[in-house]
Amino acid sequence: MTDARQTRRKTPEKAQLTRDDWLDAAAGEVAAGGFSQLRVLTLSKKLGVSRGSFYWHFKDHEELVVSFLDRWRDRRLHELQYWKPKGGDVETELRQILELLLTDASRNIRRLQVELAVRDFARRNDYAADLVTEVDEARINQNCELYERLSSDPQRIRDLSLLMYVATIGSQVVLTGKKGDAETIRRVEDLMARVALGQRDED
Amino acid sequence: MTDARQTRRKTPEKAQLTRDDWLDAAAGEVAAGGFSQLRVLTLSKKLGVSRGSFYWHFKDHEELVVSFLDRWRDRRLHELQYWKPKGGDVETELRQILELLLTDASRNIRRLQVELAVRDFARRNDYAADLVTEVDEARINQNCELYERLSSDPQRIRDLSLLMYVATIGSQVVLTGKKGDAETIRRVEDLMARVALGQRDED
DNA sequence: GCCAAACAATACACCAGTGTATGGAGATTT
DNA sequence: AAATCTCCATACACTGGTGTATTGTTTGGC
Repeated sequence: MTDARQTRRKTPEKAQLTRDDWLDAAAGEVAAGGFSQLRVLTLSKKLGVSRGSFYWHFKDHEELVVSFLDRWRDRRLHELQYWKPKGGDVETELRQILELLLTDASRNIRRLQVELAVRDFARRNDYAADLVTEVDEARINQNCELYERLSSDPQRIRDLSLLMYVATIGSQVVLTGKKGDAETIRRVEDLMARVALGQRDED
Repeated sequence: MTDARQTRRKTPEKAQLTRDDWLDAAAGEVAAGGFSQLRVLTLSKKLGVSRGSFYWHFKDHEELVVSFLDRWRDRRLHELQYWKPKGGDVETELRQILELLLTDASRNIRRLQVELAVRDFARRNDYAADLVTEVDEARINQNCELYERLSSDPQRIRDLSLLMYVATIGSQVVLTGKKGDAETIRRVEDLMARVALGQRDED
C-alpha cells in the first residue's frame, strides 16, 4: 500500500512519475540554464511525457519553482549536520572542512551550478532571497563553532567565519568550471587555512 | 555633419536614439532581471519607441547581447587604469584599493548587479565566459603589482592576489543588497587588509 | 471482475516575444 | 525643391510557452 507507488515506479516497462521525479529533472534544467530556463514544456519532453502529467502533480509553474526552492533549502540545512565539528585537532578539522567546501565541492559541478542559479534567482525573487539568507546564516553560524577555538573575541570569530565563507563562495563563482581550477583551488584552500590559523607566511 | 546626430539628439522635442542609448537601457534590464529578461519588446516600451527602431540599430537580439558584453568588457578593462598603484605607502594603498573594491562598489548597486548577471550568463554562454575570464585575469594580474611589495615569492603573490579577488567577488555575491551590509562589508574589508599585510590578530 | 482514484494524452485558447517587409516623416544633400 | 538618407511606425507571420478542459488508461481495493 505504502510502497505500491514504489512498486509501480520500479516496473521497467512504464514508470509512473512522482513529484520528486519532476523536481529532480528540474534540477538538471536549473543547473544548466538557471531558473529562466525552467520550462514545463521542455521538462515534459525530457521525461518523455506530456504536460498533462505535470499539471496533475503541480498546480502551475510557480508551484514547481517554490517546491524546488523549499527542497533546496531543506537539504542545505539538513546536510549541515554532517559537517559538524567533531572536536578533534583544530587544524585538522579546519583543513577537512575547507577541503569539503572547496576541493570536494568543485567536483560536484551540478550541485554548485544549482546553488549559483538559486543565488542568482534570489536577486529578483524575494522568496528565494529569504531562503538563501537563511542558508547563508546557518552555514556561517555553524562555522563559528569551529573558529571559536581559534579566537576568544566574539567579533573576530564572526568576522573570520564571514570572511572564510565569502571566500568559498567567491571561489566557486570565479573558479567553477574553469580550466585547470583543481590545483588553483587547492592552493586557495591551503592559503585560507593558514589565514584562519593565523600562521605568518614564511618568505 | 559629424555632430548633426548630436544636435538632433539634444533637441528636447524628439530625441533620436543611438546604439548606446539602447545599450544603456539594456543595462537596466540586465541589472534588474539578468540576461534572460533582456527583451527587445520591453526595451522598446521603456524607451517609448517601437521595435522598428531597434531593428534599425541592431541586426537582431543576439547582436544586442554581444554588443552589450563587448562594451562591458571594454569598460572593465579600461577602468583598471584608474586603479593603478601609485607607488605610495603599501598599507595605505592596499586599504584604498580594498575600499574601492568593497565599500565603494557596494554603493554602485546597479554596476554590481550587471557584473553578477554577466557572470551568471557566462555559465551558459561561451562568449560571455571568455570575456569574464579575460576581465578576471586582468584584475588579478593588476593586483599582483601591489602584492609584489608584500612578498617576494611569485607563487605566494599570485595566490594572495587570487584569494583577495575571490573574497571580493564572494562578498559582492553574498552581501549585495542585504540589510545592514554596510558595516559588515567594512569589517570584512579591514580583515582582508590585515590578512594581506600578514598582521597577526591581537587577541 | 468492477469501481474509483491516480496518472497521463490530446486538443484548445491564449499570450509574449522575435523577426521581416513595407511604408512614412524629417532632416541633409545637391 | 527634389532626391536621398536616417530613423521610426505599423502590420504581419511565426514560434514557443502557459494553463485548462476533456478524455483515455492503468492500478489497487473491494
